Amino acid sequence: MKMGLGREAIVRSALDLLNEVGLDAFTTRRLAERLGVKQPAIYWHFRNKRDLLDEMAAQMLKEGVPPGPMTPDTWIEALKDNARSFRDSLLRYRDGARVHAGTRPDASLYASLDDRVRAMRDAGFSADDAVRAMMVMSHYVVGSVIEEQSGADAARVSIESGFLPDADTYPDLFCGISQMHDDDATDGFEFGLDALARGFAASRSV
Amino acid sequence: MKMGLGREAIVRSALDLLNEVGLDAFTTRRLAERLGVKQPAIYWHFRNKRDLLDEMAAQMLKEGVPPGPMTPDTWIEALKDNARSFRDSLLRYRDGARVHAGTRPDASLYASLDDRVRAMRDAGFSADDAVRAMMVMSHYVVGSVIEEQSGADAARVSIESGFLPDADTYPDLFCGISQMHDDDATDGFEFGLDALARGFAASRSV
DNA sequence: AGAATCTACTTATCTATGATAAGGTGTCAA
DNA sequence: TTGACACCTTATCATAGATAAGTAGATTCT
Repeated sequence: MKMGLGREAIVRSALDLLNEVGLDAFTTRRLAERLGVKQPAIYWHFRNKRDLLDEMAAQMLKEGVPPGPMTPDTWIEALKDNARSFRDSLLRYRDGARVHAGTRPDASLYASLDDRVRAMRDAGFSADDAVRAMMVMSHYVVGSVIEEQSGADAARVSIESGFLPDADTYPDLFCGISQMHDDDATDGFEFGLDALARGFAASRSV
Repeated sequence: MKMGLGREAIVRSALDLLNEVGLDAFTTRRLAERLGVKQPAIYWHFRNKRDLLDEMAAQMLKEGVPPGPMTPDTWIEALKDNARSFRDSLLRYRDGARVHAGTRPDASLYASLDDRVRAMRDAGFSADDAVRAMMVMSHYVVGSVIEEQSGADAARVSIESGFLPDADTYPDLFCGISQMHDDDATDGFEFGLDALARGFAASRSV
């Protein structure tokens, strides 16, 4: 029996290719070459490139740490952990956030979402606030990773290129940026995560 | 004297075209046609398409409401207003956030950034926390608008397509999403903005 | 005035890319 | 044996960004 490639094998190979060349150089031809196959073969398994990218994005999330249970008294740490593992999933692949951002929401997300909404309701949130809070988290993660992966991070660019803002012209900005270290992205992310979590907690008690 | 197109005229026309066709259909040929000119003419004024897109992104921000002054006692509202006007700038053009996300940070941003860092330091923040807070805000805005403009918003998709999660299977999620109304994006954005601002204020007093 | 020069284009062309059509080759069921 | 289906190939499009080389008109130099 001669098995074909199979969608999963293609997706796995595609994610490896993505990591090697990045999204802009990620072409169906390069993928086909890596699979030992001609380019149109891809189109037997996937309707178009978007279809393939969608599956890649889904796979990225599947590979990540599955979200732990959220209980009424641990909701705050669970919410943060969830954001962290989402971020890790996107960071694990080059341009992961850009790939993810192009996808439409999948119905498979509903299951775990529902549990978390319930936990937050039990913790005192209204249903729509709970949904909103998780959407806000998701947006923050996507924004952070997109900017981090595109190298658009002002502080990062400044540090890496040695192009710090002039200390005399912009003393405060210089001071703030120069205090940051090499791998500041995670610290910056955690800073925002703390703020969001604290803010959510406060909005509940008001 | 026969004036050429000029970069600004091209950028203005390009932004109009962007609004009409979206980023994916935004091609140098269509832009040239609209300008009454042949395609390679664009390349006399811009090194490549990225160069043009960078200028378009910069223009988007220039057109927006300029950020008001931030004082030590108004920092919290000023921070929020700044995020709002940033968001409005990105929303004003189709795929504005995606266009913006591809750009590198510009040194011209330093000036207004420095003022805001100072105001936040005066309000009790450390310099790096001030810088971080503004970066977090920026990431949140970009993430929110990217998802909003790409139509990836779970609630939005659910509402628009009438494809609500099953009320029996996912009661809490259903309840949360169904309470949202048509133009919920702004409300959701404000919800996150409040949380961030409150969280920043709390991190200062700790 | 006339030649050189520069600006701002045009024409022609290249190389990639996503995508489709049509055809081939094996495997398996009836 | 024959038909059907899965899976892939060959050939081919249309469209994209980009570059090279040429050209008309204005400007400047001599």
